[in-house]
Amino acid sequence: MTRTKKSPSGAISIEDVAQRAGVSITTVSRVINKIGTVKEKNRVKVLEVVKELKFQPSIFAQRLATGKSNVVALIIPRYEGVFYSFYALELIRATGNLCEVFKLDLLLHLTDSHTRASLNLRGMGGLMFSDIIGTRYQVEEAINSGIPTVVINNYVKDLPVSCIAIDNAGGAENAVNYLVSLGHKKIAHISGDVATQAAALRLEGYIQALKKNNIPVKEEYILKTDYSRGQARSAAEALFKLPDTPTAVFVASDSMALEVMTLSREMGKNIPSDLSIVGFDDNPSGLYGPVALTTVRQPLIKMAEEGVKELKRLMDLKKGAQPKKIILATELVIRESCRTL
Amino acid sequence: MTRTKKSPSGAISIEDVAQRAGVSITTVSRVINKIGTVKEKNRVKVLEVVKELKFQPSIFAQRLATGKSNVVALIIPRYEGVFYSFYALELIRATGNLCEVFKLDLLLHLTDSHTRASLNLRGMGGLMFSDIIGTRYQVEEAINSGIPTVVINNYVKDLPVSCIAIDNAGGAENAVNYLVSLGHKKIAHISGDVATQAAALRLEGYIQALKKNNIPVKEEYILKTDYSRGQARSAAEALFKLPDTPTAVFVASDSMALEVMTLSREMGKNIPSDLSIVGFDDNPSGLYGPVALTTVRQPLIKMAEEGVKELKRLMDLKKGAQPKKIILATELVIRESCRTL
DNA sequence: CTGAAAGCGCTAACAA
DNA sequence: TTGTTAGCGCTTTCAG
Repeated sequence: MTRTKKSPSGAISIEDVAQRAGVSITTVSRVINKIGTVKEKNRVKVLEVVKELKFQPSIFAQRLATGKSNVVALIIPRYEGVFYSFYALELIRATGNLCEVFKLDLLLHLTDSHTRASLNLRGMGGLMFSDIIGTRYQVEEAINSGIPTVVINNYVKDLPVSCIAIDNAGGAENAVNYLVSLGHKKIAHISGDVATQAAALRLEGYIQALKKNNIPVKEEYILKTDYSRGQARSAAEALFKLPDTPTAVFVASDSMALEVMTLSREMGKNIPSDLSIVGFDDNPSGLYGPVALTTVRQPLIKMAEEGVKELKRLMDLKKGAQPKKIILATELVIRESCRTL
Repeated sequence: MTRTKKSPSGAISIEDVAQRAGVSITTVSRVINKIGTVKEKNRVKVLEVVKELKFQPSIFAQRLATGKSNVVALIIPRYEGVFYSFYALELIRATGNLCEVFKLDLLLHLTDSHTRASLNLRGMGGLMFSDIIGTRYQVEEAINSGIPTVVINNYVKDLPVSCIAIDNAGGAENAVNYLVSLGHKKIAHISGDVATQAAALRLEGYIQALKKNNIPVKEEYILKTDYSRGQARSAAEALFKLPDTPTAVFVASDSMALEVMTLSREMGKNIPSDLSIVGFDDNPSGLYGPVALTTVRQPLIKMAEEGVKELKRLMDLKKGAQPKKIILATELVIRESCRTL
């Protein structure tokens, strides 16, 4: 038990293993990196010692030596509305799970999207931006740095970067079409923060669907919010005050839709007989409550997972590959909050 | 522009800076580490070059050299109930924010609390366990490894580790006392997953308060759940079926309390005239809805922040310090969901 | 199939 | 105040 060397980390090193196994550190390195050119007997011996000593190679030394890192940074803009709930947690959880599977280290980076600050990219093996509200500059920097980068929840047309987005416009269209198919013509829309691509596209989808169905688009039926429940409530109040009250409303998020339901109930209105509601998200909260919410399911988990997979692909590649641009389909989940007119 | 060396990382190194600034790498190192013993003129020059070359020191090399790491792992058990919502996100956000301030890298580790697997601690500068349901073994390992460790949301009496918890029992007592002060005697409790310390202590606090107020504790008034809305609903249904229906209920989480309110409403009962409800969390969702929820505010953000601060303290210390054990007070937030009997 | 040795980029004595 | 130099623990040629 004579540990002569006083390493700063104090931990077991590859040298300890080599010594104990009676081989060179090179051989140990080969074994832990699964390089086949090691005699079976040695391999077994090394593995034994590794287990015995509970040796875990220093990731820092590995990365210094290889110049590669398997740290994946998930960059989430610290915005009030969108990233304040179901969405963010779902994303983080899914990303975390898959990173675990791929043996990637997940670094969480909450960024103030207002400042045009540079990210410290050094040491990152891959970057995943969850949306790029106000972080476009950082995405550009990332691309230039050559670090594998993926953007999720935003379809980035004009930048050579992989992105995984959701068919927000399509989902919105489906929602509105469904309402139309039920006989509704007076359909309002409570939109999210149109600074986000998702909200903007949902609004666009709503308008498209109306047009395709030859229903005039009325300005007063479109209420813009910041995705918060508070503003959803105000929007719904405004809707109810309209001379020509809508019979249905498509709301850009479930949590806002829930708020609209609550307000309606407070005002003595019945859902769905007095007002049909479709949300967006498929937030489980929509399942509870007196009336289960009809909604557009967006594959958040799938999106995050595809993002990690694409990042992994990029990271494993030698040279930069063609970026992939993926749009994930949504699915209308019909429950109880809409009625046939 | 002759970059002879082909470094694996390809990035600007301290040597490039040194060369360009006409000083040794040591001097550059001193400058970036803010060691005062550098002539002002050189300091300025180096800083200039650093900016010009956009030099960012390799964290891996730094860590290899110093043996120190400023990576903080936040370990969250992947349990169904508790960590599926407001709580987890609030925690992650608060931790993320403070880590950003302290220049710590936040590594997110979702752990399957069922497996008794060892964490890969190598390379971690500090560990923060959010609760230790099923991860006790890993906490012990962490302590033995000598890596600064903090546990939050669990008061760990029997382990030499710093912990920041919340006064769950006290908060519960306050809630029940408040109900008693309003004249209630038939007070039920819908508890969370008593495998978690928080839920167990809230239940304990409930019982204590009853006893202190000379109110008999009735088994049928205590319903245990897994924190899910589904089970909250079942529990409330069971409560309503009781021959001697309670006039008030203290619910272990706001989201469950909200579900109880919803169910009550569905059954045509009015809150608070037919049933008084107190929740626990101060989840903003409780503010919306027809009746604002009276609740016990627990300082989640503060808890996370104190955790990071304590971790930082531990990490900055040379030798292991006395662990700190902190319990944070709760606060009863009286809103509209309780009535005087 | 194996090992010696040269780095990877940085920090920290130790000298100057 | 500065620079020289010896590592930190690992990977990776390049010879054996």
